[in-house]
Amino acid sequence: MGIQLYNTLTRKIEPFKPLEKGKVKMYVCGPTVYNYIHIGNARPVVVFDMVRRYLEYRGYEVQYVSNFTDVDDKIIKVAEGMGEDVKSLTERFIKAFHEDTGALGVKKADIHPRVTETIPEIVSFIERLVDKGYAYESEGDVYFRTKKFKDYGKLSQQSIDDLQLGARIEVGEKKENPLDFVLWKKGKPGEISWESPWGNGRPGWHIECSAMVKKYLGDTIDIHAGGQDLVFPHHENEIAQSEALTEKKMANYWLHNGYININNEKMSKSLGNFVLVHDIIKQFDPKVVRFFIVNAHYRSPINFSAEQLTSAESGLERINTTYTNLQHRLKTSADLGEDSEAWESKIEEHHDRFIQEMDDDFNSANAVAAMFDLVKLGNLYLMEKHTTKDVLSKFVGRMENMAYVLGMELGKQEALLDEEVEKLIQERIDARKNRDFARADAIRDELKERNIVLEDTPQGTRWKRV
RNA sequence: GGCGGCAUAGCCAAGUGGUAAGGCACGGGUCUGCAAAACCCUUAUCCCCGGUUCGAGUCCGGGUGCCGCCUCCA
Repeated sequence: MGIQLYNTLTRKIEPFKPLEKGKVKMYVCGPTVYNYIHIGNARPVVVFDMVRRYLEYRGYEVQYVSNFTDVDDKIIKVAEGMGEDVKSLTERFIKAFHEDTGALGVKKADIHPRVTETIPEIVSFIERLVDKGYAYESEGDVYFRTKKFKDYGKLSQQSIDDLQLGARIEVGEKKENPLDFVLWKKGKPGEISWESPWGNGRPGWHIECSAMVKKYLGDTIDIHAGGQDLVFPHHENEIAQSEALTEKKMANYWLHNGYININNEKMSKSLGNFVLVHDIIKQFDPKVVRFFIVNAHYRSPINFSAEQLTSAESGLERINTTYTNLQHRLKTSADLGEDSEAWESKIEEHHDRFIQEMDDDFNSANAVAAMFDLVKLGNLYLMEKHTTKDVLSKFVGRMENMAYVLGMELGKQEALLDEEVEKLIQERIDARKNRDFARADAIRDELKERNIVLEDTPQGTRWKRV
């Protein structure tokens, strides 16, 4: 049936049809870099990384662009407070972003454009909007004339009149209309700024994405994604700017992920109830955090708590245990099983279901369920007296496929043990042969203290780190 | 005030109108020298009230509760 996805623009599930066969142009709004990212910021990064991986797994060539906002009010303020210049602050947190998201198994985008490296395109974008009458200069600022853009509100499904009622009017308003938003902001003395036809200043927030999308991906792209809180005003404004200029549809599909909540409230920088990825991965394996995120449907809100992560940790361990057991069996046992075809076709059924679930608006919650079903099947197979290399490899391969799409590496534990530990394990094997269980148990306890857990299987003793 | 979302077992979480996936936790059992892991069994009148239908968690109407956007926010 192919991939179906929920499009915020139409509020419907639609079949995915790329602009160009076999290719996908995708843009994800990235962070403003003045702090470490919190787990709520991490969600879209993880979730759309998964979307990208899945599209690639399904054979699409994906061009994936995600920006860094590396100049804005908050950055300037924070930099000032720290006595650091803007450039060095943003460099620091861009590096931290890559470290944190890398730990979460996120692949880098093909291009990570920055505002400060896109100024000429932004200025010319604004100039052309002014030329077309969609923007006006006012005391050194430039604003977008929302009233002139007839589709304003189409993404957030709001009428321009209702929006106006809700809009707050600031004192000393330089705008023609409260809904107008700033494209270019007049610089204050001493602040970072660039020259422009309207004097020194810097870009407003929304214009950067419009300019970057156009620069790197073109007038119309396939997928534009971000957090739900960006629907209005950010994405609405992007559409206004871009479509006013190009008179073409900016993106065919708009995808928005749900929030991560704490105590049922949105996690956000302004509420101050956030947990930094930087900190949480000191307590939990980053793969656990990834699994936790991927375990829910991307549009559902998820509540964050240590209990939930602990639960995810146990679930992931179940998957890993089966995976390592299958590999252990593959290495240590003979190639003697029967009914290979029957097992292999069952494995394929689970893989098919995985694909079907991911096709259905990236329903990773159900895809994970399919993976757990495969795990169960694997455990049943491991109970067979005789197994074949073919079936075992098939299990391992399919588990790896699924894990790749979800962005989790399986069973990646250091293969090496130091000599002393190796010796102890061997000594215990001998002790058990001699039925010296007291000694065997003592060794097992000792290794446990060193976080190495032993499991005796019919194919021999297996160890793992915990 | 406008727009939108959600309410499913102890916890988390899926669910195309046909009598409720999956995970975690709990209890019982099997296997094991003992464990661990695994396997088997047990655990839900799907917020309330109406309606449509042969049949509704799933559609419609009305409640109740919670949340989000409308201001920087993923």
